[in-house]
Amino acid sequence: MDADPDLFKAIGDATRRVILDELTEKDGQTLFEICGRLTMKHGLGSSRQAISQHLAVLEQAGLVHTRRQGRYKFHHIDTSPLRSIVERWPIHGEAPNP
Amino acid sequence: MDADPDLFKAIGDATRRVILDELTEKDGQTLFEICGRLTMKHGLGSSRQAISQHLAVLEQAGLVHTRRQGRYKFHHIDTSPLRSIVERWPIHGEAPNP
DNA sequence: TTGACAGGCAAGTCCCCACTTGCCTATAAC
DNA sequence: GTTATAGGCAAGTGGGGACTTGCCTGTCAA
Repeated sequence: MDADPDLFKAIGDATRRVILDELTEKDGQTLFEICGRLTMKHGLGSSRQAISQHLAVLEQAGLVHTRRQGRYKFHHIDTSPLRSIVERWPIHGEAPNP
Repeated sequence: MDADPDLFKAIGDATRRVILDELTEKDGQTLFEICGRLTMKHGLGSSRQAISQHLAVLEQAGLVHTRRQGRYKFHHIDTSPLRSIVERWPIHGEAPNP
């Protein structure tokens, strides 16, 4: 029906959006690091497995890329898939040039 | 938790995205007009009530504005709420200037 | 005024998805 | 080797949302 449903599904969840906020503020965090931050700063008592599943959805949507290193797995944000949204439905009066 | 969950909920559904596509192609359609187009061009056999509920969600998200005229109700798309998405998670290397 | 047309409202059903629970694998420190 | 740490896998559960069904309101033409 349409191009990438995974993208919209990914940003459709509030917890995943907060995860993207976290990775925007500090890129390349591990799973436990993200868990800790969500609990501390945002007060959401999500379990580790919940966050792990969220990250899997974000990765499938191409919004997060992972990099393994030893027993750590670092998560990097990639916002480029979001471009397809504003390309699909052009925003009237876009991009105030700097 | 975050600003406007209604926006993400609105674009989270595939049928609603097709409705936005329809209104992008031809703005100011009525409910029955949209129903007909979705059935013809996209082959989705959604009922009138279903589309009506979808339009309500889109309107609540600010993506669609309505204008009554007699017994008709015209639906107009407004993509400006989408701007908050790319502002929240800036896209690296944005806006290729024309 | 009667009928057709455009749309609204509300209750009910069904299914997807977020989250949990429990256990397992692998890397690193001791 | 043993223990702790970082993460993965799979089945089960519960709630929200998409969709239906049925009926009602308002507008226009005959």
